[in-house]
Amino acid sequence: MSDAAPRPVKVRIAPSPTGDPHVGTAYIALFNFAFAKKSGGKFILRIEDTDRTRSTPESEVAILRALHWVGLQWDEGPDIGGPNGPYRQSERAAIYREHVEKLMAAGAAYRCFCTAERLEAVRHEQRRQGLFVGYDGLCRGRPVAEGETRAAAGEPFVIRLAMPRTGEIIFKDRLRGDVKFESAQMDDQILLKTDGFPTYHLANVVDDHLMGITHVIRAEEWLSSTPKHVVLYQAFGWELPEFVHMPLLRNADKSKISKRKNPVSLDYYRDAGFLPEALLNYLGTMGWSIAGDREQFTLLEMIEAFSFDRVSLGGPVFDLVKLSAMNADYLRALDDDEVVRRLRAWRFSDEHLRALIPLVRERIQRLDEFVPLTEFFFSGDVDYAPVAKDLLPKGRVPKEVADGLLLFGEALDAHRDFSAAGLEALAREFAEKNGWQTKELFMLLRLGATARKATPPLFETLVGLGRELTRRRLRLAAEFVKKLPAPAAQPAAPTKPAAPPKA
RNA sequence: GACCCCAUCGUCUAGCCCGGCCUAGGACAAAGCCCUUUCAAGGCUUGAACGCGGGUUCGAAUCCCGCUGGGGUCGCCA
Repeated sequence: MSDAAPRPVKVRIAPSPTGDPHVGTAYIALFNFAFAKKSGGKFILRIEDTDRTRSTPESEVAILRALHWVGLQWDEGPDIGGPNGPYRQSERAAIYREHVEKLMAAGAAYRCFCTAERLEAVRHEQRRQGLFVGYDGLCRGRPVAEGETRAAAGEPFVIRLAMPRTGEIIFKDRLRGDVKFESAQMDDQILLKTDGFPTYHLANVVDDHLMGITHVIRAEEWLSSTPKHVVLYQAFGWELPEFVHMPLLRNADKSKISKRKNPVSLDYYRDAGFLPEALLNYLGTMGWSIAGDREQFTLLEMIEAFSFDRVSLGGPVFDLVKLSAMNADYLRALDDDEVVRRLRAWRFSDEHLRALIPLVRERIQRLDEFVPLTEFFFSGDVDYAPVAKDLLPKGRVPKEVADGLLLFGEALDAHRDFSAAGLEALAREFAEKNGWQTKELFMLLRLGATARKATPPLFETLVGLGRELTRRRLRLAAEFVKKLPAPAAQPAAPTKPAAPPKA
């Protein structure tokens, strides 16, 4: 690697279209982008949709839209093409199969016929004994011919990577130096699934090589599977890229950022009125600094100053409060006309207003009633204090209401059909399953989502709010309810002086 | 549990690589004061950190080791 002419820098962001566009994706994209631009290289977008059961075209669209919104434009990608396409892994199946053939021919991979049940049992036993947990290698010893016969007979199988059984695998991480793993501690990773699609490990390595990726800049959660990737590169005889594992964004409790504890969808940030340049700046301060006493900088400034030497490895806690403060600074710096433009783009577009009209047209007598009737469509978080009493239906204690709100939020998240009819069906089913009167639950949802007792029809309202805002508000409402005093079980004893619970 | 990574104010971080300039700097948050018809904004002030123990050294936040703590991974998900 010392004398070869350095390859032109090329990096990628490789999201999986299995859900909402994630802040973590924007975070990693930002560092890839900054590094690429700083180095005069290319930044590409590749869609990793090899999970056929969870990938959706809608999610892919949402990810592209969100990445456009934050303003990180890629040089090659599924929508704009490029010299190394296709940029969607589902369209590259033949490439992966061909590469797996090579590995098999070289004895670097083998067929495995083990059932999910057996694997489960093996893992269970290994865990019980406190051993290293991974494939026990049963099929690795089978003669190749046997595998061929069984495969030909139609028996389902996967293909696994034959990891070296002794020695250690050492690779260099740009931020950590040498990282060392015992080969014996590494699993024989599945490369090709029963359905013929590759797993991340195979597809990712093959594509990174074929697409000329020079630096793999990704989240730290990948660090422990990197040795498998290294073995793959070596098995193919390919030059290793440089690995850069960025620290993980964290919840307040330091765990990996998650949607149960934080708004995690980029759509939330857009809908809640964050400016993309502020978000980017904030993400740029997560594990990176431009200088000792400076934290406000534009994308261009970040690119100019960019270096991995300025990355700090402690996992940064993602703090909405600080993001908001930074957003405020950006907002104040805009001139009036620009603020108007931002507002238009945000919620005051014809399109958005138009969507609200059917909800209010029968309910307003004069134009001036539009704003009071729809105000909660134009705010991010809402204040529950005025409806505190109503949030605790008769006979309910704070905990069950909070849990109900939270649980419904999760059900909402798992629910694909975000239409009024779909949501109503979901809510009715939820009420039945969880011991709520529909009437009672519907009011709770209304209050949680809007902090109002009277609104346009509930489910149309939720649709208008969108999944992210709805979820966020239900969670906020749950937190609010949790802090409410429990109602006295019995009518208060007459001796008890009236305690004024002033907040 | 096994393996890997990490460790400066509550939070984001500067300083650490190349030990002395650090009685550890900035920002968010908090508290107080000022300004002010209100609310913001703004100004000023305060409290707040080198996890612990051993080394190395004249000298350690900075280098080394151990401990502790936190995190990640251990899926036919990525």
